[in-house]
Amino acid sequence: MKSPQGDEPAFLEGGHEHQSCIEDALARADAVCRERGARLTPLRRRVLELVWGSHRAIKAYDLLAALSDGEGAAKPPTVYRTLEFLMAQGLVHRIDSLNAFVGCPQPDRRHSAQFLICGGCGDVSEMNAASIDRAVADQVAGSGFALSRKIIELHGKCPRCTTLPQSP
Amino acid sequence: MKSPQGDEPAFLEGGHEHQSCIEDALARADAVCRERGARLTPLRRRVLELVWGSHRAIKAYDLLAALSDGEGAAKPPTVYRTLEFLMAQGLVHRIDSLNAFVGCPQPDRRHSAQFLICGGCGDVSEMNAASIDRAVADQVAGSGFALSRKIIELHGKCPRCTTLPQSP
DNA sequence: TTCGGATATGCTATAGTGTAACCTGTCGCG
DNA sequence: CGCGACAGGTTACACTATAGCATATCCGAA
Repeated sequence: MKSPQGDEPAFLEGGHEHQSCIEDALARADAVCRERGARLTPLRRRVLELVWGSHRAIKAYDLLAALSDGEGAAKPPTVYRTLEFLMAQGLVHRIDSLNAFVGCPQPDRRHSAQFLICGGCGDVSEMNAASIDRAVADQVAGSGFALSRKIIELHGKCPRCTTLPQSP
Repeated sequence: MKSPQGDEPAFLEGGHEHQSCIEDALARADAVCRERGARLTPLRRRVLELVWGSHRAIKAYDLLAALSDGEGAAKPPTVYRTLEFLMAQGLVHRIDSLNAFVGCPQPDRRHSAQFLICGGCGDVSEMNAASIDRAVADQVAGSGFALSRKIIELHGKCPRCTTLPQSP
């Protein structure tokens, strides 16, 4: 199991064969969309592929630039609309604290995720920790607040970047 | 105790005397800055007052507009620099999912907050739930990730807005 | 098969958010 | 008084996002 699937943070080995992450993600996306009758068009598939180009969160305008290679320049609404679709299908998540987007490793499963964001390498790792969900739900329950969306973004250094410190 | 001080969500009564929230916040800011040798200049004090104008998060450009009443128009860097200072002193927090800023009710105390953001009235309430902190720390600890900043923003409806539903 | 609606993409223009770089003024201290 | 540090002003620009309308494509129903 190479791609992050479990409830654990799932950090990646340094030299993992990333091509298979991309392929797996696209295969899951195909399956999910087929099942739901959603149309994973070539553009949407291409954008998803670009998002999965790394485990870092990618910015909308970087996607825009990547789509505009060669001649025809893509325009912002194209990218934002495509991302909107991908988010609606749970194929990508938005990282609000970065204004950027990251692929979801388990689009088939309902979940509210927590993100570990490394300030060193930029990698974003998705957790689905029931214990955190529970703590939040318990805490909020008493106040009568009706929760609809949980944003949990945890910044720090991943194990690899902690071991290899960069600049003093 | 009118202003939210405890670890509980601390929702506000409908008709609370908000002027005292503002005055209390400014008094706390004075005290905190005096103690630290930080300079709470008239501009900074004014911006903090505007942030505390409501319990909603306020946008940088709304502050800008509020500062520019009359004639002399303030410029973006003025506002952003001032907010930077206020955040460094823990007097305001940034709500990343809103690109907006909210006053901190307890700037004197080290804490990592969780925010309850009501989609109805827009009010933002700060919690400091040790149980959530603990759940996050426990979950992250096992992975070797070194945490530096926790962003927890919980969207939903506050009790008042749940009781009085708006548009169907 | 053809029509018609829904969906997807393209385009222009503009709104909204944030920062770099440089300059001036002010405060407090030696 | 003069210096250094800090606060605030100004211009210009970079980055992020959406409104609103036009065109194209898909797909099911008549």
